Amino acid sequence: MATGHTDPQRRERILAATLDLIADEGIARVSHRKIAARAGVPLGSMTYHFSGMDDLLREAFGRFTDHIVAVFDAYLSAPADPEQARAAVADLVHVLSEGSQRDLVLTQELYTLAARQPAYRELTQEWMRRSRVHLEKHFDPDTARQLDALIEGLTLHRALAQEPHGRTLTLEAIARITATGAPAR
Amino acid sequence: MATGHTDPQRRERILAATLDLIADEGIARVSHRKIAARAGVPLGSMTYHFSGMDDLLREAFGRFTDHIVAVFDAYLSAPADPEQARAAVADLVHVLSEGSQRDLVLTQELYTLAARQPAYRELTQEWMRRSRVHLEKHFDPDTARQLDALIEGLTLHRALAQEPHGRTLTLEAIARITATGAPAR
DNA sequence: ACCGTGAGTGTACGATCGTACGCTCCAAAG
DNA sequence: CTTTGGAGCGTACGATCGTACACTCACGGT
Repeated sequence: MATGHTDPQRRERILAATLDLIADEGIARVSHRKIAARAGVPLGSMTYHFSGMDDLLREAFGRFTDHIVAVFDAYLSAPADPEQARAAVADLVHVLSEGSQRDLVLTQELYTLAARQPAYRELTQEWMRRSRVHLEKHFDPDTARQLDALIEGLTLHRALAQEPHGRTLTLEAIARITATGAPAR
Repeated sequence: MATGHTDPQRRERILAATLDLIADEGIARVSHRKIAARAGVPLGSMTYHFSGMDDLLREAFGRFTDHIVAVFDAYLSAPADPEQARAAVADLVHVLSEGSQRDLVLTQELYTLAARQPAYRELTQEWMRRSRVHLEKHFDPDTARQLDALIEGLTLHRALAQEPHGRTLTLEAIARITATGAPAR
């Protein structure tokens, strides 16, 4: 018994392939077979490692939020004062809205799931909570909340707009929202 | 020939059933058969009225944007001055984020499609354009753009948040974004 | 050297899907 | 009344799907 025979990389490869496939084709077109082909694993591995499609999707989006939260952390933990924080937020908005189509698409797929199923809503709530913690290092809680929503809206509108707005407008919006919100320092 | 035999209500019922089904189960689970059952039409009507699934979805979301743009119009065309406009925007955010789950879910499904396919992006762009036209009646173009993004973010975060923020915070955010943007009056 | 065990796989089954297409049948033309 | 064309429908086909499950086989214990 206990043959050290297992391969933990299999699981990870399957999860990565799942996210890649969703980014390329959308949740509507995912299937165990396509994921297996992409990950280079036999079909039987799907039901062996995951109890079903729902289980697989939940875990895959868990990995995705880990990744996207890490991006937020990377941008929002560095700044040392409110002014640097504003610049970092602007960077974040522009990276998210014009960087890889992958993250943008996956974010929308996640929001769509979250709008309907509480299990996924918890993932987005954790994400929102984490980003607000960072923002509250430089702004009061109410301002942080408003700024968090603004980031969301600016990112989405920039990503979908025919002529995306420039960095100047992003910075102006951030400055306005945070104008009266960082008095204590 | 030219038997006035056609029934235009069939098409509409199919489109309405399509949106209902998407709101209930998500695009991933729609099928011609389920839509037909919901609309009370035979399966054959699906391929008769629409050239395929893609065609059907595109037209259905066209109807949806017509509806949601009408909601925007209803709220944003009434106000007579910037102060009333701010209140109307706050109303809009709260109606969209706590009203029918249906509109929220369909909006997210549409954004997900728009993030990947240009055909759907045109729908969201038209919607964004229309709402900005209304906002520009009371605020300068840059402010209108920022406010439009803020509406998006506030609505989504309020809809997904564990403890949605109150109207006071909504109004404060709107006031901040529009504070310096409505000088001409 | 032999077995037991459990990780990992190949395959097959029943369900469901999108779509094509031949058919019905009503209304207008003659 | 007979003809006829097109609107609309029922059905069947091939593809694809999720999942269950019997199986293989390398390894650790004896």
